Amino acid sequence: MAKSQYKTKQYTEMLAFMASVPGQQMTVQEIFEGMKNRGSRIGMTTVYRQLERLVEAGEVNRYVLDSNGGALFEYIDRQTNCHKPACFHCKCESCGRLIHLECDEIANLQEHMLAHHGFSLDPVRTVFYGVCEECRSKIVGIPVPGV
Amino acid sequence: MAKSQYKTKQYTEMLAFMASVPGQQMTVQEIFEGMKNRGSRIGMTTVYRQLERLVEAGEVNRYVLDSNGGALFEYIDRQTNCHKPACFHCKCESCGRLIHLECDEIANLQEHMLAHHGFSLDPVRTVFYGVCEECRSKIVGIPVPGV
DNA sequence: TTGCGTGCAAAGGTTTTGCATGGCA
DNA sequence: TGCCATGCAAAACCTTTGCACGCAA
Repeated sequence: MAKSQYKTKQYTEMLAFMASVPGQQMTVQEIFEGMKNRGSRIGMTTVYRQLERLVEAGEVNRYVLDSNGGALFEYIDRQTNCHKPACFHCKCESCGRLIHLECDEIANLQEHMLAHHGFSLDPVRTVFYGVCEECRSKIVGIPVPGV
Repeated sequence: MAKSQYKTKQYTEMLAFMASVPGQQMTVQEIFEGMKNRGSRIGMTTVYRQLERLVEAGEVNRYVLDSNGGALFEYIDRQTNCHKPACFHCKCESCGRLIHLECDEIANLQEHMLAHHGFSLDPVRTVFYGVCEECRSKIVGIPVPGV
């Protein structure tokens, strides 16, 4: 699993940058600029290539929410609160926010899927689509004719 | 919400084409070529624009699985077996297949999310990531050294 | 006739690839 | 020294937009 990889300055700085904002989803562009602002010189291509490795190594999650706008990447802190199986990622289709929820309920679903359908669900990579509480209250408040 | 829309030849043929392969996920490219093979003359741009309308009208589902490769579109047969809330869409991260599962278990999750987190889950749009039974047996069966 | 739909071409954006150079071990 | 990593530029993609023409109502 651990393929030989050099610990280059770019790799170190990038991992440090990602780890400094755990639980925050960023586009490649944002990572690129964020590192620049911290004084790290890195090329866009390298950001892509390092992200690929970090995702494969399980240190970073990749979310694809829209085909345009690009993917989102998020550092996973294995030791603290994220990456736990009890972590939901919910995307509100109304306001577009990506929300973290923590709840053990998903374990039930996970067990059920495995036992009854043989499907090993990975909650960390799954994004649940729907409408968040805030938006729902807005929508409910106004009786929409159609939809 | 029902905006005036002309019933053009392209609209009619496209809806007919999509409806002829219910439950099948296709890229824009595949729809474009599929229609061409059936003798429908349609432009790529029109495919995009009609898809946009069909998705908004709830006749077609849109899935974004990877940022490259493009989105997938699928006709929803409201009267028969699909689009039911009990329909799971599972993406196997090993073989890449998109699998349909039907199960009422998701209703439990839906209720829980709404009651405890105020999040109105839309199972039809949600894609569950994980590993399918077939791939799991391969992985478990053979102790892979690397990878 | 009115106004939306169509389709070509061009632009916009993200992601990948080729290749010479640079850096880690 | 050997080999991988880097980064620039260019290519490859998917998707959207502008605009003149065509077609439905």
